[in-house]
Amino acid sequence: MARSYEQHCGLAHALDLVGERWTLLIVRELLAGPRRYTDLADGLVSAPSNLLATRLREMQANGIVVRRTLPAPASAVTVYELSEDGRRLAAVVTELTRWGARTLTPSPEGRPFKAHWLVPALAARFQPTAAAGVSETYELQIDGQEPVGFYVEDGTGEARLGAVENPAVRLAADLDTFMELSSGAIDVREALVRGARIEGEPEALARMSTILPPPAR
Amino acid sequence: MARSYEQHCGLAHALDLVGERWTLLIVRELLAGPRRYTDLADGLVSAPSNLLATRLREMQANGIVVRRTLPAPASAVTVYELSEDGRRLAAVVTELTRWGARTLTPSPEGRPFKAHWLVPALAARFQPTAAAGVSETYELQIDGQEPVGFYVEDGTGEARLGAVENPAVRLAADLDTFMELSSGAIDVREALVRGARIEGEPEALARMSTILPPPAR
DNA sequence: CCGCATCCGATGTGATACTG
DNA sequence: CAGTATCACATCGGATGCGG
Repeated sequence: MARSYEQHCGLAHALDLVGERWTLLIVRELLAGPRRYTDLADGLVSAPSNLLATRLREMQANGIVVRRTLPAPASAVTVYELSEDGRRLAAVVTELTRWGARTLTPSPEGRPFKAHWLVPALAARFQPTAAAGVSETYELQIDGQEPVGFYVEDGTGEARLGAVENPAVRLAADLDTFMELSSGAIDVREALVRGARIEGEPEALARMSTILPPPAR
Repeated sequence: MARSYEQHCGLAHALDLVGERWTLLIVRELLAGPRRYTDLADGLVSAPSNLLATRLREMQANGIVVRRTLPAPASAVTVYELSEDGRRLAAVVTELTRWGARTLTPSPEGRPFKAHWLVPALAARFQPTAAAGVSETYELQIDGQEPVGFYVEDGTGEARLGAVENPAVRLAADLDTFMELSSGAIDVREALVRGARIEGEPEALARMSTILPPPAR
């Protein structure tokens, strides 16, 4: 199968399993929930089809991914999802995302962005201490893509794809505006001028800024 | 320079910087302190020399590693060390190590082990809650290599290379014995039979087992 | 020795095309 | 939709060389 570092070291062994190109990005995709092959290809944007197939095979062999055929009424679709061991990679993805986000330039022109990438991105921003005693939900919609909810419940927080019923804050904006608003580079007034739509009380928006701050520089 | 995923995503950007082969293992080496080129080559065991040189150049260009020439009295040696941004990767390495250690088989025949790999390995084992109110130090020496100290101070913990002055526990053993002792597969009596040397009070050893437990299965 | 650079065969990657 | 097949090319790994 794949090559190995052949070292008795937890890090080396982890990289033997998920260190090859595209593997952790596939994990990122699956952290948003089960996905079918073409959805994965779409979310990975530029991954060659043969590599995706190869990686999915390896990840199944390594017990990270499970392939399942949904017994749908109409047509049977096959989806991939993380195994329990694969889900444990969430902490790894969070730390890498946190580290990378610090030096991620605001928006280098034309780089694609997908809404479900917010799932690990928001997890990386989450500040548990700021969330103590707070229980509410925020909804973010970027570039008109599928909305993402962030559910705060007294010190814990979780991001999930999909619209939220009665969010404390509902924010819709393009990527640049969202990034600059959350970093404090622009204020709410300026964001609205740029076409953002913001619902909810100012206090809730302030809490959200504290609970999901941008990466510290 | 190197290739990029070209995605507006913290994880993808992090992998653009540290996702290539050997890069995170070089970070592991440097987490134990500044090291010279040949020490790195030795600690990486099987990394090709040209790849090491290439990676070190890339990591300098990316601001992860700093190359410094020590103005030594006798001969000027050049060492590599982590920049501040590079040191922030400690959390990433810890999470990957923790994840990988869970499925790292006890000792697949003949795989090399280096004492300084314990620095991230112990950080991955560390349980802050168990360390609350405890302030003491443990010294581990595996396979007769350089000893490693783990310094606990009321809820915080840190591993550093080198012998410890007055440790609460001093443990010397071969790798297998250490792994099986810490996992509970064998007891102290059996470890001693296998040639381990253990100093310190039983209570301190018990605390160490709680503060630095093996990865949960 | 230390700190790399060069060479070369094996392997992995990426773009495109194609099939059940 | 869910992958295979093909192929040019980049990277990797192992060995070796080489000046300071």
